[in-house]
Amino acid sequence: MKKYLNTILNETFQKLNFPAKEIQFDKPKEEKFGDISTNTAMLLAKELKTSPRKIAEEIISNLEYDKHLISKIEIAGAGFINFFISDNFYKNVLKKILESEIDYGRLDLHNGQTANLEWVSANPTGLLHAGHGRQVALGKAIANLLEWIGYKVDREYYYNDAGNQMENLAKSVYARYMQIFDPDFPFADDGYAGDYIKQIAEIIYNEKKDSLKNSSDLSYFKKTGEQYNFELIKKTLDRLNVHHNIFFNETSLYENSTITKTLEEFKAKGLSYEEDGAVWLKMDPAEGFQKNKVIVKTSGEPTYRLPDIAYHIDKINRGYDLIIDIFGSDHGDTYKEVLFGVRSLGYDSDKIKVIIHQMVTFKMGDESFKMSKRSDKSYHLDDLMDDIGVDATQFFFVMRGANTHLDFDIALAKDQSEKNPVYYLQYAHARLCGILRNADEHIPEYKTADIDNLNLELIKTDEEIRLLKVLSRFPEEVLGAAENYEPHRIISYLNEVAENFHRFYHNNRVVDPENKPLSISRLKICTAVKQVLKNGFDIIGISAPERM
RNA sequence: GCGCCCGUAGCUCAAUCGGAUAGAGCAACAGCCUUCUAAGCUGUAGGUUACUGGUUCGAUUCCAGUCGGGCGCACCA
Repeated sequence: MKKYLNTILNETFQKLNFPAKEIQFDKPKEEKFGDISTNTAMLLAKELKTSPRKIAEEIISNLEYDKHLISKIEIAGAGFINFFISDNFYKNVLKKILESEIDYGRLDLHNGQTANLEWVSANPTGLLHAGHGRQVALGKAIANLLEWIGYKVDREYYYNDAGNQMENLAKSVYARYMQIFDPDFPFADDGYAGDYIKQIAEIIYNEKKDSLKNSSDLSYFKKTGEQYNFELIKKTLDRLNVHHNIFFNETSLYENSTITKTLEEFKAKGLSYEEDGAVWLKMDPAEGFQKNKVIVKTSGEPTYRLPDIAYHIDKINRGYDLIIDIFGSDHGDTYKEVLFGVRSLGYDSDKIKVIIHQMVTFKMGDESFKMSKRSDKSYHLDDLMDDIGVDATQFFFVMRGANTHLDFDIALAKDQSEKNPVYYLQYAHARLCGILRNADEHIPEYKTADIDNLNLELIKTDEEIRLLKVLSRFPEEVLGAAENYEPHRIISYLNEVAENFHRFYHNNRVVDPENKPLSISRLKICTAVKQVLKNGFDIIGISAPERM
């Protein structure tokens, strides 16, 4: 529809010798302002030095349009041009939805292109805590959105099984193992205190008994801990139906000498230098960097920056059209250094998009608590799912924009689980299923009724038309959410769908054996609403219950 | 101190590239079940968009400053 308006407006512009402009369309907030509006007359006013309303009038009087599609055009306010779309247009959307089914809303905009989304990427030093949930849920929905606009998406998990964190894990497991023989064996202050470490130690004890006592090589402890933790992490992700198809181990960058090559490139291009026994990366103050950064320590080991830069170059070399990283705000500065490194070596960092989400504060009533992995009283993502349910977890994390702080009162979510906003949407779906079950009994012929021969004249009530109007917007809502990586827009939209459906349901009897043609028409609308809800649920990653 | 993000109804949050009377849910108040699911519907109340100035036809949105909060500021990741 917008495409059509764009075409006829541009034709009119040519006729009037107006400068060619990219025309913006908006959905007016109020119904009385029509279905689509444009501010183009106001933008032209400056260049043409005439009043916006005058320009708008001139445009309208010269505009040639299809009266079957557009029922009315008005000028309002400071010079908005408001288009009223005819009901017939919306009635035909019904056919479109019923024909497209699970594909309604899918766009082939990026067909043939590939995207890589990397997220979660927690090192296997312990379970995912509840705070990770935001990123897990967000990434899951964004990956779905990208697929809905045509990308072939790789879901990637980057981890590091070398490094200090993993050494610490090994030491922690070792200490717990040693405590089996000697309860006084010292446990480091900064070790991982959770009970799971003791369980890993017991597994090792059961297998190896005392044969590893007082050993100096902790690699077995590390390996066992890593496997144990990764199993648990994957199990947690599995509950949320998150499945990465690539697990990228940082160590592989060392093994195939990618890191060495990257370092050589920096040196060869004079972008790094040696000082105090370390290798430093020259950072550009013009880009806001305050000081140079170490990429290789005095010990000869790289800092995280070098492998991270090499890793991103690797992703670029894999040929993706779009590369997305999701980080918490605690990594808000470091990614800029990494992108700077990538760019300075001449790689196109523009195709790398970084999504930063703010932290989550969890409260249990009035008591707030920290998500430290080192504390033995961590609140894990699994605990959260146990407490409020998998769907509510996914929904709650995705229903807000990523760039705002999130206060999460678990006690509230627990106590009022029946009033959780997720139920409003799911209830609409369950209710629709109930209606269709009822129809199966009384008017089974609705299922086989031919879509092309539907009597659209029977669609008359305000509730029906408004519902169809909302349904017609689904594809553009998907596009907007996907292009901005903002799944919460889908939830706002689905709320609108559910709201309009509930109102429709309240005022329009659907299954009426006395009036089968009308019933069939309304049952088709219900089928379409159910389909849109289902498709939306699939994107945000929650289930579509048939009964509640 | 410096950098990034944020400040919207009692609470948690929306508001599309700068658009029209700033919207939802929860909490509060008043109604609606003999009828396809009342986890629903209808209505009422609730706001100087932290504050001050600027840019313009028009600002929650952009700019500057002030106040307040979160996160960073390692030869940890």
